[in-house]
Amino acid sequence: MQNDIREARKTLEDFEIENGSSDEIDDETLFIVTQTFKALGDPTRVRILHLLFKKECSVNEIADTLDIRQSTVSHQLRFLKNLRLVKYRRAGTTLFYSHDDEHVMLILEQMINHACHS
Amino acid sequence: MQNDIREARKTLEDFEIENGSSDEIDDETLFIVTQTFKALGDPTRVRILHLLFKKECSVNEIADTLDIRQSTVSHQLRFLKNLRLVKYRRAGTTLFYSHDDEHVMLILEQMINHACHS
DNA sequence: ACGATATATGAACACATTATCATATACGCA
DNA sequence: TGCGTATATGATAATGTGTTCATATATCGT
Repeated sequence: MQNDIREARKTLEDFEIENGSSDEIDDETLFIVTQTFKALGDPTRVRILHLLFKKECSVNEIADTLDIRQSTVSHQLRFLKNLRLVKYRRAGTTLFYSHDDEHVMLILEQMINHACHS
Repeated sequence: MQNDIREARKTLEDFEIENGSSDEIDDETLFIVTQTFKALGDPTRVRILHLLFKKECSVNEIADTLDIRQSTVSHQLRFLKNLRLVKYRRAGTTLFYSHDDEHVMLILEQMINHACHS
């Protein structure tokens, strides 16, 4: 436990060194950061991403599994796609979605872990 | 680069193993996760947290440094305090705020790094 | 107790977000 | 070409969010 905290702090300092002690965040970076976190700030999108973390899914599969309307799923997938957090491949009339940003998925799973172990 | 991705995937799999392949996220965890990400999904709050990452600050110091009204800063600090993302110590009439969740700060700095290196 | 300064709070407004319904589009197949 | 299924889109209504102004509270020094 104590070790975890010290480990985290060490990594934070590493970032500072890497960045050359970044002062204020530039506007473009700030925009991307907040947009991405906004994407993760909604239960529906988190559930979809968490599902896609485990396996590629069609739109209807997502809707059925999570008990969300197809239209809602589609809207949220477009949102996630614009941020390049998901991608899809076509198979006939069916679209199979999967995640497209390993780093963000790692962050999501980290947060889920952090939240349920506390 | 390629190595980074493989490293991330490995860590994701580790989470799966740790969790015993968690299927759906339970409601309470989902709530905490989305609330926390929501906190990080606003430019003002991100700027405040990023500042507090570097040093403890009084409310006015934050307001002056980031050019935000005192009232706005105070409101956002309350928001962050409710989520236990920040804490404060009193020194007379001045309140010095600092961050209070190493793990979330790590995630924030990770995302900033990810965003500006892309 | 009073004035000065630091911070917090509440109400109000503008704006963003989300889910839903109805409908459109796209593809495969007979 | 026309039908059935899968997905996308647009408009709308309900709700949530962020900032601001005005004002309240709190602490210190005199």
